[in-house]
Parts: sequence; C-alpha cells; structure tokens
Amino acid sequence: MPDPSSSPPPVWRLALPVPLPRLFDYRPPDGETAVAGDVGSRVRVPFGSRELIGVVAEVGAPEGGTELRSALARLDPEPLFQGELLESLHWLARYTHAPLGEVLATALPAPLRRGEPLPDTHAWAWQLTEAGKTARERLRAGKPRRLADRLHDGPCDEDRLDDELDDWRSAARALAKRGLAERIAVPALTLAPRAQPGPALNAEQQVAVDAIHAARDGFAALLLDGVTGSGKTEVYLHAIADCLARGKQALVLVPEIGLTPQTLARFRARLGVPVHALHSGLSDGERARTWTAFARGEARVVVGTRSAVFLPLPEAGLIVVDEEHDGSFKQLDGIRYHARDFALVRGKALGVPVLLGSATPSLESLRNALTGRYTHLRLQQRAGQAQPPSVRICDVRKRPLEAGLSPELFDAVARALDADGQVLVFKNRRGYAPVLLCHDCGWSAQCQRCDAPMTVHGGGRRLQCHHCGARRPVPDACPDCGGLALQPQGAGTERIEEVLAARFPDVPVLRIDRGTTQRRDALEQHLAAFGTQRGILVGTQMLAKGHDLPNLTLVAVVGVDEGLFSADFRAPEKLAQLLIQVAGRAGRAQRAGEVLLQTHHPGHPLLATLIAGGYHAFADSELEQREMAGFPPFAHMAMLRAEAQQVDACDAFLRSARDALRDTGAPLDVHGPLPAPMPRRAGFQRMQLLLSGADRRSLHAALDAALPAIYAAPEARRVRWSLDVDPVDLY
DNA sequence: AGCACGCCGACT
DNA sequence: GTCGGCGTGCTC
Repeated sequence: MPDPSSSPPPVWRLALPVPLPRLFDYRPPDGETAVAGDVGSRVRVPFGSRELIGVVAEVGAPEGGTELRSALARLDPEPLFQGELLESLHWLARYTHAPLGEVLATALPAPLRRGEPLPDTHAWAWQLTEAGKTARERLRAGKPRRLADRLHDGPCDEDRLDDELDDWRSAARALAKRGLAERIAVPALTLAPRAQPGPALNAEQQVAVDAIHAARDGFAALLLDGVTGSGKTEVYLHAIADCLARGKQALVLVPEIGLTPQTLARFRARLGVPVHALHSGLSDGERARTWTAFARGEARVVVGTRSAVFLPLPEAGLIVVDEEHDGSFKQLDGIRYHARDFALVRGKALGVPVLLGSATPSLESLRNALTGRYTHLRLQQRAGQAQPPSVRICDVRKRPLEAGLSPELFDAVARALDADGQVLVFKNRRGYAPVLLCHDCGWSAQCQRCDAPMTVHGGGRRLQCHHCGARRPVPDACPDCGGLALQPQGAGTERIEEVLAARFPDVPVLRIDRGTTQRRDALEQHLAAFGTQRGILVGTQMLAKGHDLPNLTLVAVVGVDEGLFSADFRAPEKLAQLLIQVAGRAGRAQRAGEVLLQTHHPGHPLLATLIAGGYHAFADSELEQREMAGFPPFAHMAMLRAEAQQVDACDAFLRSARDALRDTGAPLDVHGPLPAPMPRRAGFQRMQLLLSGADRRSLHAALDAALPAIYAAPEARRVRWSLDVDPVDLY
C-alpha cells in the first residue's frame, strides 16, 4: 500500500476563457480537495493580475515543478457541465481547434460565464386577488377588464398572456395598482396549456412523421426536403408532440429572422407545454433562466436561434433544424461553429434523431441525403389548393430602365394592383444607390477605412459604409474636380421605393430592410399595418421568408445579375436558394402567383436550370461542378485569416503558418497568403491563407500538428489572427 | 485577450 | 522634471 503522503494531492486542470490552447493547473482552496467529480464545475481563480472563471476540465497529479497558485473558490456544488454536453463541447473545441475555455465560455449565458449562481427557474403568472374576483364584474369594458375576465378561471402564465392578449402588461399593472391582481411565482411545469389538434396530414407528411417516429430510439439524421408551403412545420409539430408524449425534451433551431411571435404562438398553441424562446432579443437573465430550466429538466421545448444549440438536454428526444441551409447558423466571429453541424454531433452523442428541414437544402446536406447517410424525406405537394407560381424571365437588355426597373416590370405591377393584389419587389441591396459617381471626372465616393464604395442613403443626401458603419454627408461638389455632376449610380431599395411611390401614388409602398426594421418585432408590425390591401412591398433578404402574405400575387426580382458572376464558389447556391425562397412568397393562398426575374442574362444556365427543373435540377448540376472543381462537399476547407495595421505583418504571419503546415507533410492544397477580397476593412489590412484537402482527417491532423508553432510564432503577436474550419464565406 | 512593465515625447 | 504613447512578454 503506497503512503498517501508521498504523492502530491491532485490539482484542478482548468479551461480558462483566454485564447491560449492549453489548460492551467491550480490547487483547490485551502481545506478542499480536488476529486474526479469536480469535472465540469466552475471555479474562480487568480490569473496574472486579474480574476477569471474557469471550468474544471481534468483532475490529476500536478505536472512540472512550478509552484501552483490556489483557486479562490469553487462555485458549483454540482458540476454545471455534465455528460453529453461536456463531451460534445470537447468535440467542438477539437473540431474548431479553439481553446476549450473559450468554447465553454461561448456555450454559457453571460451571467453564468461571470460566475453567478444558477438562477431560480420559476415562471411568472398573474391571478386575481380576492378583491379582484369581486370587483371584476364592475370593471368598465377595456383592457384591464379583458385581462380580469381572462384570469377569472384561475392564474395564467405570462407566455400565454403574450399569445392571447395585446398589451396586457399595462392592464396588469393597472389592476395590480388597485390591488385587484397580483404576480405570482409558479413552478415552470405547472401551467401547461392544453394542446390543440392541427390539420390532418397529407400522405407525404404522414410518411415523414412515420419515418421520424421509426427513428426515435437512436441517432438518425433526416432531411425533410419540402417545397415552400408543403407543411414542414406540421411535420415538426407532430414529431415534437410524439417526443413530448414520451416525456422527452425537444430542441428546435431556427434562423435569426425565423423566430417570429407567430411561430412561437403556433408552437405554444399546439404542443400543450410551455415553449421557451431563445434569441438575441432576450435579457441575460432570461437566457440564464432558460439554460438552467433545461439543465434541471424542467423545460421541455425550446425554439431558438444559433446559440440555443448549447442548451443542456438531459432528457433529449429530438432536435429539429429548420431552414438548415440558412447562413445565420454559422457564427462568423469568436468560436466559428456551425449550429446545424453541432446539432448533428449532439444528436449522435445523445442518441436522438436530428431532423433537418428546408425547401432548398444546402448542397452538403443534400449530398448526405443522396448518398444515403441521411434519410431523405420529400414533400412535393403544396398544402391546400395553392399552386406553384409561374416564373417568367424578363430580358432587360437594351430596355430603358428607371432605377433598374423595366417597363415590363411596371406593367406587371400595374396589372397585379388592378387585380387587387399585392406586389413584392425584391432587391438585395439596401440604401438609395450603391455608388456615388462624378460624371465629369469619374471620381467615386470610397470609404476612408475600407476598400469599398460608400452607399448613398437618406434619399441621396448621406453616404454610409456598410462594412464599418462610417457616415458622412454627400459632398456638394466633386472633391477631385470640383464639378457639380455627382450622380448616384445603380439602385438600392430606397431608390426603388421612391420610384415606385411616384409611379403608383394611389397605393401604399412599404420598404422593409435593415434600415427600416431595427427592432425585433418591427417587421411584424409593419406587415400587420400593411395588411392585405393592394400595395407594394420593397425589400431585401428580410422579406425572403417568414411572414405569410396571402394576398401576394406578384414577386419581381431585380438585380439577379450581381449574383450570377460572383467569384465565391458558393454564390450560385446562395442565389438559387434566395430565388426559390423569394418565389415561394407568391401565391400561397387561393390566388395564383407570378414571379418575374429581371436579368441581362436570360440564357444563363443557372436561371434556365432553376426554371426548367427547380432547385433539385440546379443542385444536381451544381454538385457535379463542385466535384469536378474539388470544392466542398467533395473537399474540406479551413481558412486562416490575419489582420493588422501593416500588410507586411499579415503576410509574414501567414507565410510562417504556411511553412508550419507544409512541414507536417500532409496532403493539403495551400493557397496564399493572398489579400482578402476586401483587403482593407475598418482601417485594418487583411490577408488569408486557404487550406483545402480531400480528406478531413488529414486536414485536421495537419492543423493539430502545425498550430503549436503557429501560436508560438513571433509573427503571431503582431497580427490579429483566426482559424475558420468549414468557412462559408471565403472572405 | 488583458494587463504590466518599459523606454521616448508634450505638459502641470 | 512627470503623464502617457503602445512595443513585448506572460498568464498555472
């Protein structure tokens, strides 16, 4: 038997939120011992001259001879990270080649990251007081009376009031002030609304629901590939209801703009349990409460954006990723994870099915479905009697254009309005005009800090940079030649709105883009006010999906041509997805829809294939092209980016990284260092090194082997650098 | 990433 | 004579 005093006591090996790819050893506070069960717990430690919150990653014998510092406090009586979530986050750190401490920190809501204790997870509800019950019938008609009537049967939780009554919070305050109603804390699970039945499923939907049901006892990836309006959400709801009936939790990921109050209300009404929402509009406290409620197994269903993929799911039964092709699932800074891919990893670790839904699946997912790695479920019928829209190409070569709009487009708009329909004019460029040009000397307004033209805004009076946010007024005269011939070139949504409003003065013209829709619910409010009356909507991406517009009969797409000749190999995929999504807005109800595509390239193969064969014909041919060119999903990529005040610093760093990668001898294509497509942004010079290989394992092995040298390179300290595995944008 | 330490310009 | 610029070095 060994003498226990001869080996030193075990220490905590901590993952700390610093960009250093290693763990840090600490002794537990005096009087405490480190035990294996501490793994996953948060601790507060001194680090240099500051204090940090770390997570115990390992417990073991101290290494090396250095004297260790002591931790200040253990913060969790029970480990915060446990089981599957901790394992999956380890995987994510390895896959993104990011320090574990940074990965764990991004997985936590801010208060928990700061070391605060787990919050209370009760829900809030309102009920009438005794005085309120007697006074209710004497209340005048109005919002407080309506709320009192609603509470007459008993307490109601706030989520439900949000769904059922407008503006109830001020009514509640008024009742509370008079002592008639009160806010009470209730356990999260007691206030289950009753589930409502949905419409009957059609045959295709039933096949999909059955397939998900059959896969329920283990990991499976299923691609629900359904045309717009085919009722994918109904399939989700059935699968989630099935999951809930088995006592399991469900996680639903949606794109940033997909989480509307309507979506939530539909889930809440149908499922019969509280449905949690998780998105950027919530307070830190709410996010921490939701995280905790899931960790404790109290919460059952969450509908959330990207970061919801980090919720603990101790009783998981199903993961759904809606609009799985959407770019907003990829985080573009910090830990560059892809929420869809991480959802698949978690599903596998949890042993539950992962359902990916889209009308326009990413080529990655589609290939996995075609090769049989995913179960391919197709919905090809539109629900109800809705017909697919007719698509017409409008050749605008040699046609007179006003703000980029052709006479044929104006005619089509007029016809649609005459028939009491609504029109959507889609242009993926916000602002008044993308360029301000001097007609005398050729000068154009460039951003001072970026290699990009400034966009004209404010009806032609202001210049704005879409990359760094810089603003200045439009000059009175050309700064180069002093001429007065400054002209906005091209058209953005603002200018199109102006032109359409002048042409059609008797109908409302509503513009929807990031400029008009800053607040989360602004889009809903604008569209609600617009209603179903005849009128024109002008908008960007924001209008491509989400809200149902039953009276929309014409969708006109302007500015397709920019997307047809982009250097980015993903541009055709993104354009095809966008066109299909926008076209899907037309003719959802009984009215037939029409789509007008304005282009200078009516014979372009992308448009021809898309119109003749739909998204899948496009995808088949695009996958062939990708295979021939050696692009994803037939190859795997990583991008090493560097930015600094001096280009030389970026170049030197990326050269040393390239050498380190070459030294590994891995079979990789290394492109660069090259200037980024926008070589200067917000005053920083930017360069990149693109790595590509046919084999994912050897790409990761090369990165693992080279990264210590890359971190340690003296050149690394003179730049800001980052590694992006599976980059979506090559810039 | 922070944060401290450390040597060179315009100020009470 | 000091306050403060950001170069470089370290963090168990």
